[in-house]
Amino acid sequence: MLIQKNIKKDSFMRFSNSFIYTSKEAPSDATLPSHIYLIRGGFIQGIGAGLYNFLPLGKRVLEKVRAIAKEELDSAGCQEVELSFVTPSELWMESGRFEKYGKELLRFKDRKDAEFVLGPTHEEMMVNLVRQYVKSYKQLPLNLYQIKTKFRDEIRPRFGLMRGREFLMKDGYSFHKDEADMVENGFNKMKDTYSKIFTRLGLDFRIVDADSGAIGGSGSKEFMVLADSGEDTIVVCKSCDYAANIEAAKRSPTKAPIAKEGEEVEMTPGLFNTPNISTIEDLCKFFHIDAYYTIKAVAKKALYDDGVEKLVLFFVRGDSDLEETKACNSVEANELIDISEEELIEAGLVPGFMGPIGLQEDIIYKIDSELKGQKTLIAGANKKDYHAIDVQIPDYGAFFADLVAVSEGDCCSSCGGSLYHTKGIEVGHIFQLGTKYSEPLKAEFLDENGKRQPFVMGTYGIGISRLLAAIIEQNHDERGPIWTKATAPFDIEIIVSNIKKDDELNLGDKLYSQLKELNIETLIDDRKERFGFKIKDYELLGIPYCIIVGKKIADGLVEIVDRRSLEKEEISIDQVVSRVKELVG
RNA sequence: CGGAGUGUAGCGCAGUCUGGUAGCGCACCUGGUUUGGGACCAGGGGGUCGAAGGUUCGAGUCCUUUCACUCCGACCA
Repeated sequence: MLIQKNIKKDSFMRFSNSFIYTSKEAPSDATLPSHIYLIRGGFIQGIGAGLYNFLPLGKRVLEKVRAIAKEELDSAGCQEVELSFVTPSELWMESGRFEKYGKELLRFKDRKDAEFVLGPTHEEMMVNLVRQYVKSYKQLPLNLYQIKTKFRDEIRPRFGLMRGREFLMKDGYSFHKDEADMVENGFNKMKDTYSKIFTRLGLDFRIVDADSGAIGGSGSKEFMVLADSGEDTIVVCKSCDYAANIEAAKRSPTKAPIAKEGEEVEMTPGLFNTPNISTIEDLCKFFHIDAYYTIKAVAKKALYDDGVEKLVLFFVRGDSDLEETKACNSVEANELIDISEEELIEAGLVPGFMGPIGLQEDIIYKIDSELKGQKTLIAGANKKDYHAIDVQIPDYGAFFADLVAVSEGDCCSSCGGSLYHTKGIEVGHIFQLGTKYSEPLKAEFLDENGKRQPFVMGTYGIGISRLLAAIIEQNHDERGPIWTKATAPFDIEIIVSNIKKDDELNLGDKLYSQLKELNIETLIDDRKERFGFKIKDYELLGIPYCIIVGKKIADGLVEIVDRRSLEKEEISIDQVVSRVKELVG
């Protein structure tokens, strides 16, 4: 009762007694505009590595994003649930991810010594929930989601809300009787729904082919907000609509450099003495040959469950780069790490002179698919100071895999057009999961023939809190963020230039009440500050529009500022409200 | 995980080398002036100097240990 008494109905929207604190100075570690402005504008407060408090302004934006996601998901037939954040580790052991997920999974014990994890994603919990209630194909399809805090103990949290350890994520899971239904009523439906969500949020985004990562599964697409500061590299085709995360990008194989007339590359098979020639660059100079005709060796240590480590070798064409995620997937490792020269020597390998031919039998290796059946290549001879000439790669065998990183200027595998790189922020990811979790967790139903079948699943995520950062990365200027209409903490702000002038304060208050009547979310800056101070703050809050009630009142005018263009429009007092209605829409 | 660095008032920092009563700017409080692009004057409050131990008459400063945080990298032999 006491608390209620103290809260005026409209108190929150009055700057003078709101919990909004802006700052002229940014935290010294912040480099990204989104990080700087979120802190300076008083949207969030950093509280530890990758941990943030959401203050009233930030919370309002977060709720807007959440509400839009919820509306679209609900209208697509999804149902919201909320699963326990602390999850018993048994479920994670059942799915096999207790080990696989690695150190990002925060584990701890309760007073009875029972082991738990903080949910980094909730496939296990959701499958567990559904398998207890859904027993028949008649109950399918089903699409459940939640919007809930997640915790991932990231190696290196950074960039504010972009890569936090604790963050708000929408995670959804769909259950189907078969693959076709999953693709149509799960995956594709979510693809459309996500597009609607990001469009409503006012974002410029691309849907790209993606790697499936630790979640596992087959087909997957990422929703990328295009921004220079994005952590992901996206490969985009200039000529067609092909777009992919570099971790999954494809290209058509590189072509041999055009030989000069009358010249053809010929090689005499055999070993060639190449003292101290251990890099591709040196090799090309030595033989006067293009890197296209060489094979590059990359050694890594692959980490598997239960601490198993294996040395692995990857071979790609000398003019190409290894894509680590692809390489990791090709050997089904949890992670690849660097390996020292000493370790290579210990394993009987010759750093600088490693090649695919004549390796010891116990070495695990993969060769890039583009090299399949290729001839006239130079590769390390697995012997110090020797290279093998005219190496021929067979066109059969299980040791081929797509390993190369697509570079700018490579050719599109769909249309042959030129590919280029751009940066993106991953804000959504949809997967065709199949039975990856339903099988180990024995989540089954009875089909039309009374036969037990595992659910065919899809899983879908949106980084809700990351979206705040993504919106700003795409929408800001040197003065602060520029929220999109759908995400701004308020529709409009009213600045009363000088509250000591009764006519200004009264008009501000009057407009404020009128806008409230119209359900337009309004913040009135009625603080005892000077005009310059308030307009700077307005720009730092990034609210789409601002009404300045100030000295033009004498001419019967106020001004409306457009945050994006920073243009001021003078308008007579009796027309303001209808004009605002138009603008805010 | 490897490398580098930083912990001093709510925030941003100086002081540490060369030990001797803890400082500056912003923010905050009081009073006054000012009021259309982050005002000014005067006065004021606020710190176990990340933690623990050691050296010393005396430690923010030197030594040891530890914790936390940040940045860069994790790429081809």
